[in-house]
Amino acid sequence: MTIQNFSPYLHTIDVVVLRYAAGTQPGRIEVLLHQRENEPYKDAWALPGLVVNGDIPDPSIEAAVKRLMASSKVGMEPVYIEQVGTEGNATRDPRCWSSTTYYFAIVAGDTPAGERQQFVALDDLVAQQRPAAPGRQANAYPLPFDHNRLCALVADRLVSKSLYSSLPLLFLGDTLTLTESADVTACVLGRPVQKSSMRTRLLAMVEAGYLQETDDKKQLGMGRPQSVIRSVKPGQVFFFDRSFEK
Amino acid sequence: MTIQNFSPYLHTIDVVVLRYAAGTQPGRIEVLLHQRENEPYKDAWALPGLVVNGDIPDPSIEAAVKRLMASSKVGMEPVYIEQVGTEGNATRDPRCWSSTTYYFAIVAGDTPAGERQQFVALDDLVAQQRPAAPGRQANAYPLPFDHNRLCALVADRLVSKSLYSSLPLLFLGDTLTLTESADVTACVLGRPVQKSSMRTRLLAMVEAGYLQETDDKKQLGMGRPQSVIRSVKPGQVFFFDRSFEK
DNA sequence: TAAATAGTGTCTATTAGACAATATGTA
DNA sequence: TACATATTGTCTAATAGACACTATTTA
Repeated sequence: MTIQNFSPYLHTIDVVVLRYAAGTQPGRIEVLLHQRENEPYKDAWALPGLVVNGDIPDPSIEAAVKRLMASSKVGMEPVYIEQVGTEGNATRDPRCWSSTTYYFAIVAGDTPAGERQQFVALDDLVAQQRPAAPGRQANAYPLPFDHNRLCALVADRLVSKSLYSSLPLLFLGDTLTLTESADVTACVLGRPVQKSSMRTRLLAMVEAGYLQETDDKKQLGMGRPQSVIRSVKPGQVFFFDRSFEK
Repeated sequence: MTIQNFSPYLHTIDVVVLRYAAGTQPGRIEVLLHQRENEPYKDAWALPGLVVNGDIPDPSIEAAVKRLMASSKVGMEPVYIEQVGTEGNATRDPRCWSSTTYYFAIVAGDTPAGERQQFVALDDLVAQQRPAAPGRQANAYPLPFDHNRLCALVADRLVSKSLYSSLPLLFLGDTLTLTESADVTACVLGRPVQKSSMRTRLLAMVEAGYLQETDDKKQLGMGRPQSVIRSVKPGQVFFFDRSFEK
């Protein structure tokens, strides 16, 4: 193969930044959208993304991801980030043949949205592609490019990995309680989770040195206060031998 | 964003085609290598790959993958194929900044190698990066680009997915036996697998309509013949609730 | 019949789910 | 004290691992 005839080709990265909104009833998973500043689709709400090694050089894709996370498009420190896949074809970008390598990221707690940013329910973004969580009415929210599809693929990965790992707990940050753990896991999986099942899992994580019980309590309104558990390895995912059932 | 200054950029795909060599003692997983016909690294043994939408136009990445599998570089019909990830940086290809989206594929039975092709033990290709399976002496086999690393990443995916799915059975093709199933799974996982555990899993797959028991027997030398089980959904992967232990 | 290999049955350990029972707060 | 919520305990079901036992073939 001789040196190529380099035809127009864009390689971009896009990131699906997820947070857990505990305040809504019931809680829900939300996605960070950014209002585009340039063409195409200027001023439309879309996933934050950028061109890899385009106008701005990047030593690697991972470096480009860090650049994106540090930019004003995101500007948040994720506790977790993972590459999900790459989609590429001639039609997804009106400019030219393009590929996107897309990631999902988790930010802890009630990280607020900034300038030209908003959080939207994940269920709404995948409404065309997937059924909503039980008890929720999903309102389709169309995005440019194939960004709805990317959200759906990320949602699939999030659910399947949450069946047999501690991934949902990352939404809670450095401290968590049994009730919060069961709630966020149920929210991610879209089905009830027994607190006794959750407790067994948390105990396994304490045993393995991922979590540590504390004497702190968290009191919300009436009732017995929740015992606070501290994460010893923030951002690290623990894998269980067994799945929650489907 | 205005129309880009398109700098030299290659997007390639590479595929790690795996087969199970039952004949060796013990059995082993092997990777298809192709002797390169063009620069860079002309005549070196490497993973089969091609440039996406380069000299030859491709409607999509998936179409490029089909083109690669149909080309003389591979020329085999896989029973399974899955995208694993994308690696990209300025240094992995001597020509220019490049990214590769890499796949793993499974071919059933003793598919033979063709012109400028050979199969090499997966353990040897990941020897630098990962320990060999127990009972095997791995001999490092260096490949150009970052192809050894890609093999290691595929090996990780293969093992982790094989813990809780029927993936290893795909190496066996349309028909299989309990003994073969336990053997190939043990080979993939690099640890013994009880036939009673395997039987429970095969029964679950019969129950779910993935497998069907037959009256055929398979006799090899001495001893009781093996009962032949037929795959009703070839290429489809069944997921179990529990993992094999590590 | 002896040897070799395949397949089955039994016991233990782990863990998810359901749900009852107990503990600890507030009003 | 009444109530709300959190936490713990008990029982069942499913399934992996270990390994003994039975079945079916060849020589």
